[in-house]
Amino acid sequence: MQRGFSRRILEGGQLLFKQGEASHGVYCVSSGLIALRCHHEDGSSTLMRLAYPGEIVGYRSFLSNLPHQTEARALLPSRICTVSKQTAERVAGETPGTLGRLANRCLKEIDRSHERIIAAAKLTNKERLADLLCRLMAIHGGQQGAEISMRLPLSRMDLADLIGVQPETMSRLVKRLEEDGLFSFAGREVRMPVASLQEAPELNSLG
Amino acid sequence: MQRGFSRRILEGGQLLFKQGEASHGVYCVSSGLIALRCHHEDGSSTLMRLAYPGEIVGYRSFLSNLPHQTEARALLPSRICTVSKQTAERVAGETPGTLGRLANRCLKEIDRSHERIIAAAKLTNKERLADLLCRLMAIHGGQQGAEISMRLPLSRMDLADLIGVQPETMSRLVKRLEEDGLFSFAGREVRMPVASLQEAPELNSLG
DNA sequence: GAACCAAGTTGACGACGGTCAATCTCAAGG
DNA sequence: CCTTGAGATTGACCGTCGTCAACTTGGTTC
Repeated sequence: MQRGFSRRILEGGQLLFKQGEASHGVYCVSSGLIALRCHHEDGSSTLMRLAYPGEIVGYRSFLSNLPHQTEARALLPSRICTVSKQTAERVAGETPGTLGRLANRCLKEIDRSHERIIAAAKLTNKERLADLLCRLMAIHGGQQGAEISMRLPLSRMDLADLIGVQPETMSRLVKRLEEDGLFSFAGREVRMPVASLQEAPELNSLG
Repeated sequence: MQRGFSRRILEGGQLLFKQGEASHGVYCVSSGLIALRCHHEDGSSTLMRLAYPGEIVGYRSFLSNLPHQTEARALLPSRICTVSKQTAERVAGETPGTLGRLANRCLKEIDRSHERIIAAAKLTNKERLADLLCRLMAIHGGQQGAEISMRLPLSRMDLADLIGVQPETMSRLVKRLEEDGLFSFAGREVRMPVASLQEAPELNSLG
């Protein structure tokens, strides 16, 4: 916290900050994958965002001076660059454009959220899952011949929390996607024929 | 567009700006009610936001220099203060803090969106409708004895677009709320026993 | 008043999702 | 080897929602 910047290594499953904590600064993801999850009073939770390298987390609490609304946890081994609160405030004051770039992150988050609200209203759960898998495939997947495959960075429960369904329903959605021939699953290993990209018309616009 | 500021009167149903248009500046709602609606390729639409007096609309396109993602339409007779693009840019450049205040609007929008995403994931449609009606009642309603009543500023289709269901389902939700004794409906006139505020436990936290 | 149109409602039907309970899998530990 | 426990799956049941179609309502126009 004394020095302005510091690096931190997180293993998969480790916590970056807790929901309800006050802001200690902003965090930049150097490598890995961070999940921002909102816990509810009833014990359930919703996965609000996946933060990839280059993205910034914790800026909402930094800008608004309110407690974190989500917890941040590494899904994969991750390297995080931490900018302490004082340093961040100093840089934002001294360097023009910094605030504007942060505002741009906010706009991105707004667009992301609006897309998700619309998707929740207009698409079926199966379509939303197929969409999500395509996006994950684009990031985590590797192509082998006519197939793309990846190791899912998310458990079934995380997928369920992201789509907004129960784990049982997630199992059924996975089964239905497999029956449709769009994907095939083996635990966290997922394979997708390249043809599937064309099969799901709405997905392209969302990429 | 020449002068920096101008007032504009909109009747209910009139358009403030169209989806896909380039930004011409920012708009401040002086009185009335503005609906921000996103139209989709399939002809359907989603009501993204209701903007009340004191709120600002069109700032996303202004800040990002991208076309409006929504159309803005008056639901009630409204008075709008328009700040042209050049003026807004000049003010933002000259007056420190303006950008920060705009960023605060963005944070509010993010919080609103996140609440809505969580509500969509965790609440039933009936609960979401009851929640929405309570909020509208708090703004548009007047108390008479043990009841609060209002004239809905929204059609059933608008309500459906806001909750994310079909009009037929909205009819059934309304009927079920009436059977539960939480509300009573006569066209756009809605009445609610004050006791209903306590009846719906989750609603309080969302107010 | 008759004709008309949009908004809203109702019914029937099938598909989907939440819930509860039982089972399965797999990896870690004794 | 057996036990344990968490994650994941499956089946059964029921309530809800989307869809299509028919109908009602209310307001506007001629």
